[in-house]
Amino acid sequence: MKIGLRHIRYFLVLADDLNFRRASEHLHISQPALTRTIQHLEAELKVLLFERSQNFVRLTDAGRAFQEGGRRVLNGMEATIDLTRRVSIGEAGALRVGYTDFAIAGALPELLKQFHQKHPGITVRPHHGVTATQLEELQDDKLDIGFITGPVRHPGFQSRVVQNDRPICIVPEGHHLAMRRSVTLADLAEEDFVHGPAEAWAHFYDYLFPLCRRAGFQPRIVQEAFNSVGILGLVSCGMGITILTESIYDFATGGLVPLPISDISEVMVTEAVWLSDNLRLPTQQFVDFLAQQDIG
Amino acid sequence: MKIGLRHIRYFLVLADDLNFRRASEHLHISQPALTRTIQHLEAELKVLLFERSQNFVRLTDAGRAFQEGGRRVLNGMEATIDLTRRVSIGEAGALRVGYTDFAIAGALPELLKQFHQKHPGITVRPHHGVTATQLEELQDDKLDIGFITGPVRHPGFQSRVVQNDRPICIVPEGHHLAMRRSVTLADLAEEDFVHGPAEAWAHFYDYLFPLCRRAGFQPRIVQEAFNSVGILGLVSCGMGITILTESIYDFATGGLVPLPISDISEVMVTEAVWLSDNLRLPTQQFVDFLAQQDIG
DNA sequence: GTTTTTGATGCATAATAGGTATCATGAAAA
DNA sequence: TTTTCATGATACCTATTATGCATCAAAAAC
Repeated sequence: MKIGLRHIRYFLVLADDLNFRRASEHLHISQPALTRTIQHLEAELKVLLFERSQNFVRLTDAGRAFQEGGRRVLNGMEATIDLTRRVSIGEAGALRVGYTDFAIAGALPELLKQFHQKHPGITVRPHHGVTATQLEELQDDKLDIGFITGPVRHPGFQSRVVQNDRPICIVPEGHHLAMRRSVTLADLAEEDFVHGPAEAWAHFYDYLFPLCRRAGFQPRIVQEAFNSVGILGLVSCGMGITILTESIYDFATGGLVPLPISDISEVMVTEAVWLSDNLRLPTQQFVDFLAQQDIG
Repeated sequence: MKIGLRHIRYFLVLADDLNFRRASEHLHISQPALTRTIQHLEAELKVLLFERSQNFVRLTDAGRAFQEGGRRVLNGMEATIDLTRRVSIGEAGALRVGYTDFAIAGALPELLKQFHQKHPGITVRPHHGVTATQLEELQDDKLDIGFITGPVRHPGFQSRVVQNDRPICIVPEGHHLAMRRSVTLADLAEEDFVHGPAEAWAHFYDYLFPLCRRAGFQPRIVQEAFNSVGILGLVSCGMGITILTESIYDFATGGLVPLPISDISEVMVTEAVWLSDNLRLPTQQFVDFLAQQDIG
C-alpha cells in the first residue's frame, strides 16, 4: 500500500479535531473508515502518529512533524493545480523576450511595463542578444519574442515595427568634429570607426553600409567591442567615432558628443519578431497586445 | 474523482519519457492503465497536459507548470515521510531548553555543543528565563529541560547538577572594598545591594539569605535589575555592590572588581531539571546524554 | 448499575485501478 | 503501392482498495 493525499487529508483533520468521530463527520465518512485509514497510514510509515485511548487522542512528536509536512504537501498540491489551470487559460505563464541594445534603450521597457499591467500573471524573462542570435533562438524555441534590429522577412517569421531610430554620429570630446552642429556621411569618410563584431552586428551593418556606400566611402572599422556600452567606452577613450542611435547615446556616462547626420533620412527600425507557429498563449497575448499599441 | 500522488508519479515519468509505452514500462504498469490515468488527471484538472498524436507526445505549457509543481509536491512528500520516521526514532526533533544567566555563563554552551555533535538531528530551541518561570513552563509543557538555580525537590521533577559556582562579591572600581584581596560576609553587612526582583530571583535568595543571616545581617537591596547584566551595570554605576558568580563576572565589560568571599564554602548549584513523565524522545536523549557527562 | 461515548473490528458492497485483447492511425519499409 | 510496425485510445473483465453498517470492549458520565 502507498501513502496518498487522501491519507494526509484525513490525518490533518483528525490532528485538528483529536477525535475520530468528529473528524469523520467533518470528512463526511464513517468513523471506521477513518480509523482504518489512519491505521494504514501508520502501518505504511511504520510510525505511531497518535496516542489513543478511549479518553483522549493526541499527536506524538512524529505526528506533529507529519502534520507540518503534510500541510505543506497539501498546500503545494493546491497551488500547483491552481497554477496549472491558470497557465492553461493564459492567466499565468512565462514569456521569453530577447532584446538588443537598441530595444532596451528605446521602447522595450515601457512596452514590458504596460504588458505586465495588462497580464500580471505572465512572468517576462528577458534575454539579451544580438539580432542574429535571437533569430536562431526563436527557431530553436529558446525565445518567444525577439526585439531585433532591421526588417526581417523570412518565411515563418512575423514581425511588427516597435521603434524607429535616427542614427547619430558620436565622437569623443575634443575630437576635431566635436564643435560641429551636424555632419554629413561624407564628412566621416576618413574617420576611424568603432563597432561591434561583423557577424553579430550583421543587421546593423546591412543598414549602415549602404548609406555609407551612397556617400562614397566604406567605414573603416578599427576597433570592435561586444556591445554598445563597450563601443561608447572605446569612443570616449578616443579610439575612434561611431554611428549609433540617440537612445543609446543617452545611456552613456559622459565625455561624448552627439552629432546629427544631416543627410540620413532612413530610420533604423527595431522590430518585434516571432515565429508564426508559436502557439504559446503568452506569445499570442503579447502579439495581441502589440497590435493594440500605437507606435510612432 | 480526486487527484492523488499516483497521478503525479505517473505524470512525471511520462513527462520525462514523452512516450506512453516506455513510461508504462518504467512504471511497471500496462500502457492502457497509464493512458487512462493521464486522461483522468486531465479531466479532473480540466486542462490538457500533453499534446499527443501517433508520432509525438509533448508537454503543453500547463503541463510544464504541473511538472514543476508536481515534482515539488512529490519531493515534499518524501521529505515529510523521512522526517517523520526520523523524529519517531529520535534522529530528528526539537528540544526546548530553558536557561538562567548562571547556566548560559557557565556549563550550558559546552553541554549543548556536545549534545549537538552527538545528536545532530535535534534542533535545540533555547529560552531564557529565571528559575521560577522555567519550572512553570516545564509543567505547562512549554519546556523539555530547564537549567535552573538551586536544588529542586518537587515531586514529578527529576534533576541533575551540572554546575557548581562559588559566589563572589562584585564592587565597582573605586569602592572602599575594591582594594581588599577578599572579604567576609560580615564585611558586607552595611553595604547597599543590587539584585534581581524578589519573586523571580527567589531561588537565588534562598541560597544567599541564609548565608547572610548566619553572618548576622540581612542584605539591604536598594536597586533591582531584570537580569545579571543589568545588575552588573548598576554596580558599575556605583549604585551598590552585589554577590554573583565568577562566570557571570566574566561576562561583564569592565569597571568592576571581583572579591572572593572567604567564609562561604557552600556552592551555588545549577541543575538541569525535567518532568519525570516527559516522554519525548529528544528529552530522553538529553537526559541520557547528561548521565554520561562528568560534572565537576 | 445503566447509559453514553470512545476507538477498534468483521463483513459485505462500492469505487477505483489494473491487465488483456483490440482498434485506428500514421510512419517507415518492402 | 502494399505491408509492417509503432503509436495512443478503447472495451471488457478482474483485482485491489475504500467505505458503510453493525457490533464490540472499555472507560466515563449519570
